[in-house]
Amino acid sequence: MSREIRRTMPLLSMSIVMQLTELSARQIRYYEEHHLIEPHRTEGNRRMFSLNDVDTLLEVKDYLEQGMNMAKIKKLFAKKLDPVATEEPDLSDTELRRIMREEMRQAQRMQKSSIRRGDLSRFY
Amino acid sequence: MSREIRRTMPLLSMSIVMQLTELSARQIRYYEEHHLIEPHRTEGNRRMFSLNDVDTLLEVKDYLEQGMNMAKIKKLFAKKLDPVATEEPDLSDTELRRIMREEMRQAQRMQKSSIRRGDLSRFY
DNA sequence: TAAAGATGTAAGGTTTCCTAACATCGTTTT
DNA sequence: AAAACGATGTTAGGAAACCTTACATCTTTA
Repeated sequence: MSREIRRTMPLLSMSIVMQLTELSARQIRYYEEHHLIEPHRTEGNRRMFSLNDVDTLLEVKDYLEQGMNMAKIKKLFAKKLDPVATEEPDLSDTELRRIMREEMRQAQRMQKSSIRRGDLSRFY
Repeated sequence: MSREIRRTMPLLSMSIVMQLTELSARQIRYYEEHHLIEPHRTEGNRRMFSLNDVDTLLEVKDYLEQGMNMAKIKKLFAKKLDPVATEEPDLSDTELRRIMREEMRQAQRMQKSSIRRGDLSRFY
């Protein structure tokens, strides 16, 4: 079983993801609506989340707590997945540098709170 | 978050544990009845399994497929947890050697089938 | 052949999750 | 300032997943 499969395996139900991320069901569904995650569905249409999804949700949460909005977060994520194709002509250089700064600050805060990316990564 | 906590964290619902182990709900509950696992319960009384639990279930499955019965499996597990306190006077030496042999064979088969202890251990 | 062991199945009830809609409340935009 | 927007809360009605209990079945053991 490859690491990739392990990370993307839909193992987790809504309730535990809520606990792990300290997000409400409403929030999680809203982020899905914006395609930040795309959880698997059971035959009965229930969401099943992967460890990757939890990771992403924790990132989204962090960004939102920094005052970033969905639109920017989406762009940030697009950039991650394909940094070339996303040469945003509508993002000024100063804007970009601001985002980078925020990412840095975010990376620092990673040391502190209860459940964080660093910990979860040890699951897979 | 320690490795121990990660392994014992109740993350998994009945349905995924069924998939991961290829056991029926009936079987899983039966093994719990015999105290081979003791899954956590949610407020609403639903079972939540840890990765340790899945590990144990896969072991139980293996032993049963080898023709061992619950009673012997229980003893085997007791021995694991406390090898001293379980000096079984009612287990003959030949019996013991047979069990050991089975454990060895079981350990070999670990290389083969679809989802196995070796793989799962990489989750935590 | 009866008892015991392991599992299947069915019934009835509860919990968890689903979508859809509307409410709220702070922040932009006009 | 009023309207629009963005993010989240809340509620309602319904469906899926899970629970326990009890009985059925089939195999192995006594």
